[in-house]
Amino acid sequence: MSKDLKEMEVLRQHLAKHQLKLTRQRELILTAFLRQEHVTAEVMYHQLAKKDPHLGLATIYRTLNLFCEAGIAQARHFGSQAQYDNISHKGHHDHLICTGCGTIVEFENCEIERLQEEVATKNGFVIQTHRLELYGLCSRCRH
Amino acid sequence: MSKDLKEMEVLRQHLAKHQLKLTRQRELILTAFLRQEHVTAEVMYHQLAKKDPHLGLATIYRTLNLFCEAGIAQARHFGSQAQYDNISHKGHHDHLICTGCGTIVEFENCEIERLQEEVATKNGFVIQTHRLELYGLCSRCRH
DNA sequence: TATCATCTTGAGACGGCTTATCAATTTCAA
DNA sequence: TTGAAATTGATAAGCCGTCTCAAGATGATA
Repeated sequence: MSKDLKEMEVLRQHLAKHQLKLTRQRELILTAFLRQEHVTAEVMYHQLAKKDPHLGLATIYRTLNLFCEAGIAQARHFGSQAQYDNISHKGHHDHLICTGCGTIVEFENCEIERLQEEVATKNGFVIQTHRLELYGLCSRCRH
Repeated sequence: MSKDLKEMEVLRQHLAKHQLKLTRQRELILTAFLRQEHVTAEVMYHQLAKKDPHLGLATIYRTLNLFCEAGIAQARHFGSQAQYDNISHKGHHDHLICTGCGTIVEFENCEIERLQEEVATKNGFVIQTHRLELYGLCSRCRH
């Protein structure tokens, strides 16, 4: 559980900095969030209904957005619902998305990231974050 | 206007292939669409209201989606509304987006594209399309 | 070029996702 | 422990985009 503590600390500092409070719900949602790669608010809502049947969907949305502001999560729009990705836990990662079955494969590529920096610098930008999604067919869906 | 003819031809072929029809509205929207880098359906709606006050918003959405299917446009979700980018006119391009002022700078980088292919192949994918967005602050917004 | 099956349009209703509202509750600094 | 301030839950509201359907446009065919 030492890994979780790191995120909790990041959250704690963000809350302190903005005069926000650490609540039971926020802890609960963070813990569950860190256990997965990417989730939608609705999925978390159902997952957590077992632990706390009164936890509201609005709270999940609010909290996931809070995580984004704290740099723990990143929102992504694939399909109709927003997906929230864990970016702090295992570092930033990009996605390969199968347009056939919806499978999502994560990857990291330092070389690409380096080139991105290069492009940004050339245009006078300082990158804060990025998003790279490759859409295509996985080997199974091609047959 | 010879440039526009190329897109019109692409559209014409797509329509023929799918037993769809070339309408006044589709021509109007295509012409306007090709004049800009990226637009939202709503923006086009207001732009075109001058030329055709009865053109409906639903038609704009339908037509822009049609362009996506024809390979002329690509939809992107930045903020709450979908942006439609012109990909056929000047080839695929990626985006540098300033989180301060919203400025969007286009770029192309073959080396990055090549590495993307490499990643996809390694994972058994065949890429159909991709999306790369770099978020950060432009030089003006940093001061 | 007249015909007509088929596709498209426009207007508004509808639906899904997300945020806003607000009274009741919880947090936490003093 | 107290109380100002933030948060929550329930639900209403909002927004974006799609669907519906009658009226109109298109284009293959004769």
